[in-house]
Amino acid sequence: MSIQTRRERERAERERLIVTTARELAESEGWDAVTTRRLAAEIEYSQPVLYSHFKGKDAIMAAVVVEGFADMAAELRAARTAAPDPRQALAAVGAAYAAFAERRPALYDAMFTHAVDLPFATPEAPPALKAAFGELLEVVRPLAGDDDLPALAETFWSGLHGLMTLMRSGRLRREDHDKRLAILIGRFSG
Amino acid sequence: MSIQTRRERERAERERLIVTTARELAESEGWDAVTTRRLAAEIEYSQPVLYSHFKGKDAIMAAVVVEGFADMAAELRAARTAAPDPRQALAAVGAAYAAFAERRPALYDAMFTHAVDLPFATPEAPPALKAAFGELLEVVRPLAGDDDLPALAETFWSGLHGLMTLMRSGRLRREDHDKRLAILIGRFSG
DNA sequence: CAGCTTGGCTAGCGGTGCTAGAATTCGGGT
DNA sequence: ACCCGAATTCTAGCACCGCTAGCCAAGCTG
Repeated sequence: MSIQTRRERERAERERLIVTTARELAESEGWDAVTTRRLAAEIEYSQPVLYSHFKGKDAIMAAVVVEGFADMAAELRAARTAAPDPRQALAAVGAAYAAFAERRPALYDAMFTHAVDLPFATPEAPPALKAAFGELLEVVRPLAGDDDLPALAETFWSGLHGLMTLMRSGRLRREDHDKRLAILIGRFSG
Repeated sequence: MSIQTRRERERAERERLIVTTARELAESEGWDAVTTRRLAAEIEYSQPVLYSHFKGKDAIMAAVVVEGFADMAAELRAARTAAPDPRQALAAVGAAYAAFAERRPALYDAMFTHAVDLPFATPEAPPALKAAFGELLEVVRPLAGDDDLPALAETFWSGLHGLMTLMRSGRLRREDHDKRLAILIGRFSG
């Protein structure tokens, strides 16, 4: 019994090691550097060990993504609750979202651009995902007017996401970022 | 002289064959299917021939992307010029943009998601890119108010791009698409 | 028609995600 | 204390990727 639980604990620790190592490697050298060979070397096990924990590389990325959503949800929540009124809350959340994407680009890409096999806009979505989206819902709620609340939150989110991905991939001039963010927030503050 | 020109013409034709084959293959089976081996087989030449025309696979994708921007620019222009007033023009261009992304997802991804080595928001950008962005500029011009025109066009574009990528990657519920598009256009019509 | 130049091809390099089967470790029974 | 069986890890390899060196043949030039 005790041996069994110890083994399970060690397995769980190793699984966490895989996920955090994958995230750190991606954040420091980009997802291209996260190969199964490289990841195996970093955790000091052989490749097949990864497959005893995860179905494949995509499943490892999915685990990293869930971690990322938990972090993002916390940061958005902090920004929202610290703001004195709904309009400033919207601006604060928008800025926090942009800062997150800028500070952790590899993580952001895994969360929002790479194909990752996770349920998103469904009841089966992981709690961390729902928490992050919940923050967006709450921040637009006081400003919704006649608009459908989920659709409005999704649209605001899309605006932020578009700004960040297009800028980060070189499609938008960096120097106008603040101007664009202000325009977006202004259009959703009315 | 004549032999020289015939050879150049044949070379140019083969280059076009490579680009259109790459595009068709991507549109029918996705970019994952566009490998240099597969593409070489489709055009009925050996792999190294591709490298006598393009520096690498990325350069082939870049050529496809330029084609895509020309198509998109034409469609956006048609939508804009057919509309009777600025507000309806904005809605028409937004709908045309969304339709393009839905109808040609692989092409859209190459244009806006994949990393391609092309100058975008600079004077050196290919004319087709400038034409497409120019349509967005013109359609928001009458509605700009005090906002900076390029920044406003970029922000509207970001909204459309975010809507399409997040929906197509399964992050947004498909059934609310029209609602979200209406909200976005509404927020930029005022 | 011979020689040379141009151009496409075969074959191969180092890398990828993933897996079958050998080898090793380790707990449990005698 | 020892050895056996089961669980787990590792070695080695598959099929594929983008890309390239070097051979070989076709075709123009004198």
